[in-house]
Amino acid sequence: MTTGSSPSGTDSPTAPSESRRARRHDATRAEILDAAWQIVRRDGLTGLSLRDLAAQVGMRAPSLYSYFGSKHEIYDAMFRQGYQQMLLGSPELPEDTTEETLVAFAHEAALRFFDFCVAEPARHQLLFLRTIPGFEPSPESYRVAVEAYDRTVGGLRRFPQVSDADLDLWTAALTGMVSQQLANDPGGTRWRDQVPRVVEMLLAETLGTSQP
Amino acid sequence: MTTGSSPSGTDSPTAPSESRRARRHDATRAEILDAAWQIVRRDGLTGLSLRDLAAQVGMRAPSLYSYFGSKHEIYDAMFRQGYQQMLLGSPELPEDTTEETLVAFAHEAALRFFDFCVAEPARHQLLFLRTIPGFEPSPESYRVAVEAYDRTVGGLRRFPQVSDADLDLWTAALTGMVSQQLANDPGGTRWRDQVPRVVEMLLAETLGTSQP
DNA sequence: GTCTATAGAATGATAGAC
DNA sequence: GTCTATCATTCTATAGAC
Repeated sequence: MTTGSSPSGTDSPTAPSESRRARRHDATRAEILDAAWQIVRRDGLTGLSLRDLAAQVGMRAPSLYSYFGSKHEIYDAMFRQGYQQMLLGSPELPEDTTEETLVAFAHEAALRFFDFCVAEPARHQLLFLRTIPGFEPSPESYRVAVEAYDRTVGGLRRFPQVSDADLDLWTAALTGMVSQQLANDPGGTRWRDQVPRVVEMLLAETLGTSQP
Repeated sequence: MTTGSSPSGTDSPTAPSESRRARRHDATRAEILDAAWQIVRRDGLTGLSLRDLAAQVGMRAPSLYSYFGSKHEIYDAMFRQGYQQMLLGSPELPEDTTEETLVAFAHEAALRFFDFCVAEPARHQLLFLRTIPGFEPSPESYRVAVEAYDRTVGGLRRFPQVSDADLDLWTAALTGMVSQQLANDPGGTRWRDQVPRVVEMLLAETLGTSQP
């Protein structure tokens, strides 16, 4: 349900990039990942066990190894999926780069990022806090993470005044707001309400307080 | 070594608030906690096991139950110890509340807090991120946490302009800097170098950009 | 207080039949 | 591909001898 891909009704027989078997395999993989998200949503990120996961999709635990080589591979697929969702949720970069449109974009991107993080605490933990003992994302998954980051801060890069150090300030301030919201007022808006203010503050700081 | 209390050479026989047995008991407790810090420093917060911990102090695991009722009680004692260390590390509140001294205090307090967090990632995880599945601090420990927080932001409360919402901004920005430093440049100073800048930015935001 | 022994329950992962 | 059976660990916690 959550991330299930809706397959098109007809498949093109002239372009079978995947065999029926392979397609079925991928579908089951997707189903397993959806079930995994459900479980971490309920039991927390570290509460995921292969037995529970298999039961959720009507399997026994060893059968999962036909689809993933290890538990960490499942986490890795979730990691990649999470950043792909972040990519989908980020707003389009504006064509014109007037200060006005860029400022509006910054507000939009910041609030969307905030909501994206807060919507799924387990995903936030997986993507941004390194909380699973042995886990490190694979190079492919890391590539997606970098792509999502670049896209999210892409609007700010359009400002010629904004340096890399400035971007560090942006990410720190916004992720800090997210963490406080999740830790100290989960489900509320105590920090979310201040996001526009933070964006204004950061714009003033990184663009210079007044344009000449 | 790390947090070991250095007992005074002579004990006062007229004020035996603790019997020798009780003192020895407390000393062993402290020794266990020191060993626990060593282990989480090396293996991460969740890497702490009672077997390892007991071995570190030359015991077997069940013997620990003479000193702590459960593993969570050990975490709780570490939690309390961590916030006590934070209290000790926070600078003294200035007597006079001129703007100048308060600004200096804000800089001092922010940088000390940052260094305190970054110095021990496992401690940071225990105190600020809720990462251990079932753990919640006891009321007594939580009291220490609140006390440390109040003391850390106490200097800012001296400014009459600073509201509770402003304090939320301060904590979010500073903890965000810490998290980014730990996650993306551990051992470095990429975010630390910008702490003074963040303090200035927050002062300008929460005090008003210019005083009349 | 400390030990041995062990309960009791999880876990991730593998072997091999079907 | 899926299953049963099981390995091999790890863990917290308890019982009871000394």
